[in-house]
Amino acid sequence: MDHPRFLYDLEHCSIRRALDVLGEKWTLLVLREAFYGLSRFDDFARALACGRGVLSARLKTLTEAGILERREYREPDQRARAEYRLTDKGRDLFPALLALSQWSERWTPPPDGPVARVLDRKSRQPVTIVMTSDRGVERLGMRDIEILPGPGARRVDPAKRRQ
Amino acid sequence: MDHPRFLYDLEHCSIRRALDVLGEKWTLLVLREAFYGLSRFDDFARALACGRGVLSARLKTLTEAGILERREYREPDQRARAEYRLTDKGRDLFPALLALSQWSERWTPPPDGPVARVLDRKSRQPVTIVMTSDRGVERLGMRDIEILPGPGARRVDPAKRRQ
DNA sequence: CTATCTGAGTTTGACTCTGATACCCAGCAT
DNA sequence: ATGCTGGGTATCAGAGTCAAACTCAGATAG
Repeated sequence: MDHPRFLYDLEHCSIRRALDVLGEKWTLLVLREAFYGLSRFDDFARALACGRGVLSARLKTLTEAGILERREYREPDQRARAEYRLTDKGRDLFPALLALSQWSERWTPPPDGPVARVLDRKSRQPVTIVMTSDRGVERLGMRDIEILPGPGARRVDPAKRRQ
Repeated sequence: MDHPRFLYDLEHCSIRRALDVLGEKWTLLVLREAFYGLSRFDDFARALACGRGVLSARLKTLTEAGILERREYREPDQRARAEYRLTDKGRDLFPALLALSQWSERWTPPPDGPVARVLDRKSRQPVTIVMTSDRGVERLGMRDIEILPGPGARRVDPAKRRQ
């Protein structure tokens, strides 16, 4: 670790390329909401309070990057509307978000406990992110887990607040 | 996953709190360089080409957040200078960065292969990030691994380019 | 003794991005 | 016909970013 005498080429760095898409303000928070189950413009806008212009731009970037997919849906007796769903590429980002979240909770624990819990659907055990070289370990995907409100979760006033 | 009828309180969300510190442009790239072994202001400035003002601000934020630690060092016949070293809290961020990096490489593989490889020091096997509920799996820390240049790494011209 | 170099920043001014407000449009419901 | 709702754009002040210039202290050269 001491005094490396070579540098890596940052143009080809995978972290830099990931941040081209994910590095803007609000982007990861939009994804967090998507993982919590939101898909509609107004739901995102209410949950994030981030300005509809920014939200619109972020949804566009994420859609163009293939992380979200724009789809039409139609509720009974309603016209068609748009929703944004995670693609496989988007769902595959969950471990990165969970790693960030668990780091945050390890070092600055929220006073009322975690806002969300992540459980293995089968074993009902909590899910964690680990760094390992063991090729035999069970690897869970989004479909194997369940996200539930934790002790620190609070119902948010669902009253409309359009900006 | 469909149509959740409650929202979580975003003020207490651990991801939002993590992004307060890590969400600014260049911050995660500064950390990437720190994990590659850099510690000095000018080395960061050369590696990142991000403007010395921004670098200065980011190092300050990361230091205040307890992710980097500012220390004096002195080379023979030189005056004391400053360096920035990862703390335990900073080193513990590595899995999150690796998760992001591996996601990026899975979905947009760099043409020449990965820029860096991460190996288990003992087993010499590649290290990956997994999501699991298995409590018995071996968990590696920063001290158990080694970061090496991968096939896509390129030596960067170490010529001075101060902005 | 003066000049120059280097690491580690700070200051400055142009440019870009963000956030809040306002506005638009289509289709129900009244 | 009026308003409400979902899904957006347009606009503009202020905050953040970028590049270049400037500072400062200690070492070194002439």
